[in-house]
Amino acid sequence: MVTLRDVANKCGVSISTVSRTLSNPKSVREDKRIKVLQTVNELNYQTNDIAKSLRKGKTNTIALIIPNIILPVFPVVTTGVQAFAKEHGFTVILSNTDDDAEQQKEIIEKLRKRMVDGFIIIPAENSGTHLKQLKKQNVPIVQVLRRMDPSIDAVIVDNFKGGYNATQYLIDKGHKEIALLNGAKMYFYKGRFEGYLQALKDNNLLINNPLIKHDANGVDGGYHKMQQLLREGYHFTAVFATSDLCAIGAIKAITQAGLRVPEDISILGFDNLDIGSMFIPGLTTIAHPALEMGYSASQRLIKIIQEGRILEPETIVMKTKILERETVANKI
Amino acid sequence: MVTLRDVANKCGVSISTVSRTLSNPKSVREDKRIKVLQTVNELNYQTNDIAKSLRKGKTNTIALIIPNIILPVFPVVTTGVQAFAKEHGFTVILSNTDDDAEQQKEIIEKLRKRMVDGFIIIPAENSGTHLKQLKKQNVPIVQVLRRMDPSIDAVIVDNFKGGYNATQYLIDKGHKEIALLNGAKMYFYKGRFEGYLQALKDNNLLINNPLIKHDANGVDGGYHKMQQLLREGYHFTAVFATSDLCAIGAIKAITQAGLRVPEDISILGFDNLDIGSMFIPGLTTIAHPALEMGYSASQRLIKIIQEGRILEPETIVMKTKILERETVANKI
DNA sequence: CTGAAAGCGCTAACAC
DNA sequence: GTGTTAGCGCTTTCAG
Repeated sequence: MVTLRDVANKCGVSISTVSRTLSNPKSVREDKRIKVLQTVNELNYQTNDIAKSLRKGKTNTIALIIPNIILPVFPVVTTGVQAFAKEHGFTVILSNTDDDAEQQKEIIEKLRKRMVDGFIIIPAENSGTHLKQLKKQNVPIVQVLRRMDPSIDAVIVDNFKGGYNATQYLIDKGHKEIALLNGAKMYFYKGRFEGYLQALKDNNLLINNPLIKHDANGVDGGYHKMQQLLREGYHFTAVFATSDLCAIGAIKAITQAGLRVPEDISILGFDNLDIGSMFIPGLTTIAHPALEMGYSASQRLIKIIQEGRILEPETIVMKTKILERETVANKI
Repeated sequence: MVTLRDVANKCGVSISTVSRTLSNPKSVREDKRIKVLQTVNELNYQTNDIAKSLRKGKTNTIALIIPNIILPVFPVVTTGVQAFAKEHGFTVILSNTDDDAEQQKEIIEKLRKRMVDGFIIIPAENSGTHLKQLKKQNVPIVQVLRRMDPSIDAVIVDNFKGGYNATQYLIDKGHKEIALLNGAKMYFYKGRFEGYLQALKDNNLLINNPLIKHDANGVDGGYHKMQQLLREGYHFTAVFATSDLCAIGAIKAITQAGLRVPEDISILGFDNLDIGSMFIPGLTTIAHPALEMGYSASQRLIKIIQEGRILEPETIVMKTKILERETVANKI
């Protein structure tokens, strides 16, 4: 490995002159500067960022902690995070927790030892207390997608409003009996569910419990809960699925039962995953600005790191919007 | 930040004693060991891995370089890589190149400065020469999914055989006119294409050029090329799409044209992405062991790193297999 | 402008 | 067993 010393020796100058040439060229006399730069090229000198990090006390690295990398929302958030980080010279280390608080804790500790400058995290369920500890130690940290601890910066979406608007949209299309397929009892599903309830109430529609199914997680969950709904035989003309994956499972169950989407049953998803547009019919959904959320979280974190002090925690709430495709029929 | 020195001072021992207690406890007398360990806890001392890396000359970090993180194959490979790395105490840094050789080069240089111990790479197209340079500098590196340089370790799949078996499978089901929807002119698509040609030849079937469409990339590519095929009106009963995404686009075009899969046209994909199983009908496909490939690449790289010397380059070729679902009809 | 020197936090000889 | 010491490669005072 070529070091500053090697360059210095070869040029007959001191290490500090080489260092200066690289970090602040104007502070070095021209003839030396040229010679140094030339030697740097000749020897193909590359900075050792580990040494630099040790010396400077910062690594220009941020950690992005996500539940897993297979579920399609997370790579989108990741892309957003990386985009901003890259523009500002930060490297991002990605790790996944399998949505397990214990693993999350281990990962965070490991990365702290590696001296990452800050964390962006999609917190595992029930990992609130551990996050609070980090915050106490003044570790820069931003939550994204899920806000487990309101006293820590966060970039989220108004799930309640999203659920409310989704339901209102179905109602506006003339649907009166709207089933709900909700994900596991998690932070954001809860908000979407409550939005659904409120919209029904505000429109003086009956809340029909048999039409509400929880724990419809992912494609499989949506599929099975939809089958159950169909088997039970209560009447409904539309389904609000609180995730796109769930919606896709529901469509599968409906199609297999010999019914048509949207002619017999309308489906509305949530998330706007890429795959929603790959289906026939294209999935109508509530678009979640996952890319922007990642970008924005990255922006916020890097700001905190660069200010070098604790800022007043801030929650950025992004807007959802309805993306109309072909799975919702107009009943009016 | 709490350092070894802080612990040492508080215990009244030397820094080295604390260091030893942590790395090789038996080499320290019991009373001191206990006291040190207790103080470590009390002060919540955490190793500074940056300092350790600088001193030891290795970071226990590997870089995984992929074209992008949104396309569903890559997260699967990533999961495999992380699994093995984690078991062996390595952290993985993930970066994407957008399949651009220039970006790839930049990223690699940046990560080398960070002193990663090695690279696993899904090389961008035409990035062969740069890889060779790395190899020359004795940087541990393993290619996965794509082998741009045969002189560097690689974990790949026999794409030729995969394409051959795919086509043979359709022939065995009684199909004689088999269209091909091939991805961009990339390394692995080429192999799949050649396998297709060879299988037709070996079965004395006509190679009908109008039925062969290249550049059918991703869902959109598959969709448009399929539309074109349908418009042109040549007869065929089956389509071999060289990627699942392409197959999904093709199904969309077929369905929109009022035809049925598989009754009117059979479809066979390649990759076995999760989303293939979400559709109705479920996509029959050539399963690509992406998870295992990632795992195996990680294993190989870490072996190279730990041996600390250059091993004879080795190419591990994994097997594909046919995953029968519902998009291929039996014509016999 | 430039060089010498201290030191980031750690490990690993080397003496005792 | 244990402490002292010399660095890993870099940046950054501090003198000159």
